Amino acid sequence: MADIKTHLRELSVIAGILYTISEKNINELYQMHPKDFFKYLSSKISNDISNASNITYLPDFNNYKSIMCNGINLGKKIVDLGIVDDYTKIYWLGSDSQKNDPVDLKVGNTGFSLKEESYILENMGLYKYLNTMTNSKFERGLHIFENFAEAEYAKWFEYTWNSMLGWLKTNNNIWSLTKNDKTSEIKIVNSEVQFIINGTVISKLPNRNISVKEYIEHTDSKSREKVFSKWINSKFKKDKKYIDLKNICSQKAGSELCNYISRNYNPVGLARFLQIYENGYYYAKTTEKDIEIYYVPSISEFEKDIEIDKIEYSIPKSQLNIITTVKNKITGNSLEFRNECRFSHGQFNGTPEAKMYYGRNTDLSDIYEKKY
DNA sequence: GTCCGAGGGTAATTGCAGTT
DNA sequence: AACTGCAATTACCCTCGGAC
Repeated sequence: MADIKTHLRELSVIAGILYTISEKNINELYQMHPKDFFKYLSSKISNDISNASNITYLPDFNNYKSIMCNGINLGKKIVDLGIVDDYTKIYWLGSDSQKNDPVDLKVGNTGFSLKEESYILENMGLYKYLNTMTNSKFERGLHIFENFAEAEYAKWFEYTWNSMLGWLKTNNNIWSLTKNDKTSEIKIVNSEVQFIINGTVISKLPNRNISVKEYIEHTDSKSREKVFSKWINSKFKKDKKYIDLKNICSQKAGSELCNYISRNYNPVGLARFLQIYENGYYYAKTTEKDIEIYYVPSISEFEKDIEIDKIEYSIPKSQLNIITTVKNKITGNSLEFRNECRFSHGQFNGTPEAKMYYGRNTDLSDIYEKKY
């Protein structure tokens, strides 16, 4: 992610490695001007890191010391564990978000996937999850609600749309929200609903009950994300019936999805699902509390004593989660993974994703080799 | 604990105008 | 009607953390 904090943490890992192997005083790093820190790392890293240059806009590192500290400590730990055999080439790959593996950092031939507080393992599309578990050939764009709960999705949308029209009628036919100097507005002008960004009408819709299909036709991803979704977020997301209809939609989609999986079950992609790729790499997590480092085996090293126990769906409140339980046949331990089927850029905007997380009680040492 | 939005990068697809 | 080259838009992916 192109967030300053993530950049700083990932670069700090590299700085921690470099300072540890050259036995320099790590405290110097915190005192450096961000521009000098960036310049130093640019000279030591073998590929272009200009995507991380936003850290140079910081006046100093005073408010970011704990982030740097987490990264530096991880770098030091990586050196201390002696898992790297060649420090001459270092690559930062954190900005390359669509490559085929999760490696953010490569030191010599050793890859690292770096994490912070997040429990996310992969941000996958639903098509990828289904192909993994059923050997189907779904393609990008598979929409959990449109494909598995069409009628319920339509009702959820129509209630939301009509509620927005009702809300506007009792609020002088206008809604407006300004954040970071950007203004989103909705106006009703006679028979027209206008979606407006910074004073420009970017979508015009009919002032009547419309289907989700008509809604998509009359809008684009920007007006959906910045206008309608923002209205929902600011005015409507706690509406009980809205949540109920979403829950019903999730129930239907979850049940249909699990039916499909059980009819076509063939978990050809289990290793891939567990983030096991052609080459082994290290999964390294650094937080305020501790450091965790696991070796994730390559596909050829991967032991076949891992099996899928069950696939279920779960809807704690209204969001559909697919729960994949995996069992280690040797230890008898179960691991739980959850794919959150949800919109990522605003409600009713784009294709929902199937973001994959591991459970807080899931011990990764049942699938990976714990190094620290 | 759950929901889900913040933000931003790249790949893939679609749209379109002007040819063949 | 099929093609082509480019522009525009969407889809996907990466990740973290705030609100409740």
